[in-house]
Amino acid sequence: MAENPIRTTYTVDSLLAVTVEVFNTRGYDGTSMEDLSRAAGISKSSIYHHVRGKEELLRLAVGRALDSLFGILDEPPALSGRPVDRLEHVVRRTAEVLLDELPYVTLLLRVRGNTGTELWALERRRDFDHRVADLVRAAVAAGELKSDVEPRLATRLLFGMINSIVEWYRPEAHGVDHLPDALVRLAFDGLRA
Amino acid sequence: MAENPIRTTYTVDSLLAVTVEVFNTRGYDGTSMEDLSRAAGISKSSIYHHVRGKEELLRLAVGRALDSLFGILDEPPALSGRPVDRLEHVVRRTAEVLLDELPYVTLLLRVRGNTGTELWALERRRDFDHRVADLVRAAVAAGELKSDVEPRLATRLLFGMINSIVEWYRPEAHGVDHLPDALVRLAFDGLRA
DNA sequence: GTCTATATGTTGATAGAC
DNA sequence: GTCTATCAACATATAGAC
Repeated sequence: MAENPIRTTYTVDSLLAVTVEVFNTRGYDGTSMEDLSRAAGISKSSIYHHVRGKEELLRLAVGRALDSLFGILDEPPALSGRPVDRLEHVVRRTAEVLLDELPYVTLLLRVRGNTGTELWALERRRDFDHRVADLVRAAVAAGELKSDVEPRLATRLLFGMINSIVEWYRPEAHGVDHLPDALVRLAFDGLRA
Repeated sequence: MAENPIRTTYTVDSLLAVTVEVFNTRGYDGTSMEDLSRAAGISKSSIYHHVRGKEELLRLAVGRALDSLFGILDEPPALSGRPVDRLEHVVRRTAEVLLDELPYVTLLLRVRGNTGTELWALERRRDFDHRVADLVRAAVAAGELKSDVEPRLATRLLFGMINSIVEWYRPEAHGVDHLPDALVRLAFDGLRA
């Protein structure tokens, strides 16, 4: 995608930034090491100096996204208070982290699970979802959320809505600020007037 | 995925059914013609007798999904009545079609856009979304939906929620019947008690 | 930390027999 | 409508010089 013909030396992090853009544009499987070397402006074998191979680049990228997401669950407002308020915090912050780390989270959300790295990423994502589902369950039990939708289903649809942001959001075309708020309003209060 | 060692002769349709399962499991780019021939139980060159190549299989599969989705917009309840009721019909039916044509719609929703076929599929998806966004706009104008969320954004998040069903729904593990209803309730009235 | 050159395997697709 | 055999292109990864 974005070429980088000026830079002549890389760190793992700066190489990763270029890599993730290409992975998101062409798809992980659709990206060759040749594609990466062209986008980075260095040769293929120079890439192998920084990482063991293509799969390690994927692991580093999705690992970064996962660490950011799990960090949310340790933030004080996610740890105490009314379950519904803790849930609202997690939903808003998940949207914010998604926007802050857009390329990395985008890649994470497109992982399907053939290689070991992909299976590992899917499992960590499931862990995250389960921890949020527990929050939904607690809020339902406290009478703060509708009781006629299964917590597991509600959580899945909720994340479907949040995660879909990566499909269309482009930082250069949208104002960030109001999106997490609009999302929280829609999720908790619905479309209807 | 599912092997088919018994069948010895194929039509384009029956070959497509096998193909789509493999595409969804391994990803389109991650699937080789060798993978397809193994799953179908015939040789690679036999596949080329039915279709011109791998990309034609993708085109046939996503075309089927798109035709099913566009069919919804021509159903009578989508054509007349209060905008909010027309919208509710489209939302419920989209979920139903998604479940009925799960593998084909799943593949459609994973298309990202490198080849010509993928770009064509993305454009038709955008058309569909725009037609639903028009419905949302009409319902907002009629005072039937909240006015504080942009119609375009609301449509995107709404489809994010619907489309995410393909990420976790498995026909053998879930009861179909109540899912579209639960989805409509959540989308229109939100999570809050 | 970069490069060129190359090893080795896999890919999509075709030729032509049955 | 199926098959075996084969091709040219491209894949990931390595060797070793600078």
